[in-house]
Amino acid sequence: MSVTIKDVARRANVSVATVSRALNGHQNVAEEVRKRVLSVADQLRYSPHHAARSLSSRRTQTIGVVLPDLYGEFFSELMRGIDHVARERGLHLLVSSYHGHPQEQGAALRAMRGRVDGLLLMSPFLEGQESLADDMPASMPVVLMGSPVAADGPASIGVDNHGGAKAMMEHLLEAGHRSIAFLSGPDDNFDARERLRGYTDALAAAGLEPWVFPGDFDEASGHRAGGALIQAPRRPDAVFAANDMMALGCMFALSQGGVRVPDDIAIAGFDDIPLSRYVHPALTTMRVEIAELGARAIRSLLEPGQETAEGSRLQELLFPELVVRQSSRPRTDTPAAPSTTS
Amino acid sequence: MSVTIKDVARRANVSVATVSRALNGHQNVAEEVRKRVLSVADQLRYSPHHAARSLSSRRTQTIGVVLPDLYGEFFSELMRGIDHVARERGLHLLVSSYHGHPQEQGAALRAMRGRVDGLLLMSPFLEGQESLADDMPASMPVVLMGSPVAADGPASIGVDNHGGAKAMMEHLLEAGHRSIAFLSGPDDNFDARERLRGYTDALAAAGLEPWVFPGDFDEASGHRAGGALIQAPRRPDAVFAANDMMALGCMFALSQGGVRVPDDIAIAGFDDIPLSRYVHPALTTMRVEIAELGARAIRSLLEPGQETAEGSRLQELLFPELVVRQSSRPRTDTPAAPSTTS
DNA sequence: CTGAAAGCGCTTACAG
DNA sequence: CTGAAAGCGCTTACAG
Repeated sequence: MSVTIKDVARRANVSVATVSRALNGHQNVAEEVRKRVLSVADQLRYSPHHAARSLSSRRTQTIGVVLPDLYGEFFSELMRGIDHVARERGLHLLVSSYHGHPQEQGAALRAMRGRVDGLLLMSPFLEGQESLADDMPASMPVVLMGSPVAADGPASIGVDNHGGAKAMMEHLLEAGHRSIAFLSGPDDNFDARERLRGYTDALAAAGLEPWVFPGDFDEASGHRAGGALIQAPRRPDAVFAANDMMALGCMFALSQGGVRVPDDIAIAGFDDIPLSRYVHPALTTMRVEIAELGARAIRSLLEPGQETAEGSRLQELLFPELVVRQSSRPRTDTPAAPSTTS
Repeated sequence: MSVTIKDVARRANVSVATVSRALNGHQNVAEEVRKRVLSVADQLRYSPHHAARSLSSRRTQTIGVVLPDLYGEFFSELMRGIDHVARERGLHLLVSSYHGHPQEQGAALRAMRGRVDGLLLMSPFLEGQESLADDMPASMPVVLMGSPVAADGPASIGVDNHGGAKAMMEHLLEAGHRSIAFLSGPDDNFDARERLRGYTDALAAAGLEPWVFPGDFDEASGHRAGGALIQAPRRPDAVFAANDMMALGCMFALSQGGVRVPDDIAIAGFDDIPLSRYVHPALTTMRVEIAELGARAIRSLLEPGQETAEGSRLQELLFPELVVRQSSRPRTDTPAAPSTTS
């Protein structure tokens, strides 16, 4: 079998307690003994057994990350931010996705008991948030990311989706657009609802009528909405999609249908995923620092005093930034001649 | 504190052994007792302590995934494939990236001891593969992904990069291109070397001269190469980049410099990341089923008999598929009139 | 500074 | 079918 602390102790002629202390950098070990233990451990290629260590020390050196999904640019960016900080602190990451099924979230959370020291959870569903507390391992520090929060709930860090959507609407209105359609996200999704609210609030302030197409955040639904727009008897001046993926899908459908962006219809998204910079025309969007969201979440989880105890329920908010690209050039542009490129 | 197996035992009026058996679905528990235990466990919201369970059972229900990085479309896709299978089997994923630093790979591997039942490792470096065995936790099943393999090394699953690059070259040659430049990947990277080898082999077979630009797989290096091409006294007919990100960067630089793709220069990449379908013009590439690579790797790790023992060292190979898009339209196309779209 | 021993929360032969 | 007990590999008061 594998080499254990006993093997090291025997070989170094000390007790396992001393080996443990030496390896963990405790001060009360004679310098000479420490060196001997370390060298023996090295020779034997000893590596402490994690489960044993965490069972007795009650610490796992691991942070659990529970997400709706692992797939796509958004989660990839989020993980990058979390991973960066985890690595700095020498922590491991146990990731678990519940694949968009809110029902499986509880199981994922419960499975974290005894595996992690703290939990990062993204739970963007509007329904079923009450039961969340029940599934949370007892007395486990937790920070919510981009999730609806109760006043007495856990610490939380999110994006100002409402303010961001309003800022985008102001940009579109300033560019002279009056008829602005919105591609909404999933009904049950918190971010989606907040963005929709920003849209309707801005329109109401301008005395204009909302015009909403249903969507579910993925490219295909944006593509469908684009197809519907092409068929529609009248067309909007601009389309604001609740996220970039839908904006891209919509833009794709429009260009396939011979509708020019931004000359015929301006398009804007939300998130600023890497793709948005590359498409043609480049997409105007609200930049969300997704990696930063993850980094801030894990840092605040690790902060001292950040226990599940009541009291200092901090709720941070990240403010997205307007990024104007070609897809929303003002209408006053010289109309383009028919393009000869495909 | 948290509720333990003892609490359940006491409340259900049985021994902890019986609770353990009931919870683990062993057959030798009276039906009535089983029901009682399960119901008590449920009432108490009991969830087994993972470290304790794995210390005594010697199983962790967790697979370790050690990657060069967590960031970007490639790893996101890979994780998706792995996660899908893991979830099917009720396994957790402990992910660890060594951030492109081969030196840190050893530490990442050693830290897996006692945390995982098996290991998925991507180690695309040509140097330092010998020491890999030393860092591997003793008698731990492991499957290598996209890594150079020794004949007596662990099981491995990879992509036929050499064959894929040759296939792409044949496509470009058939399209009538004679002067074909190559944007290479990092010198120390196994995939990059294999693709380069496919390029040079195909050229040699056609009696043509190689023309290689250095790169490191990221978009910026492709952009630099594109800039160099624009300045060059003569230009190639086509550019074959060792991966899509570089191809995209190159294409971007060319279009900024007024060089038309594919009319002036054809471009091709490798990987078929999602972005490649969206850019303008869409990128010709070799499709690698990245998620499938991950899925196959974890499945083969989980296969019975897949121990570290010698013998059945299976080495699977995935064959990439040629995807021809606009960026490599044959030269015989009607030359496009100057475009009026930006 | 060091060691013997208890204990972390489970699982699993071993008896019955 | 069930229980008492050993044991998994560590850490950490408690003595000395």
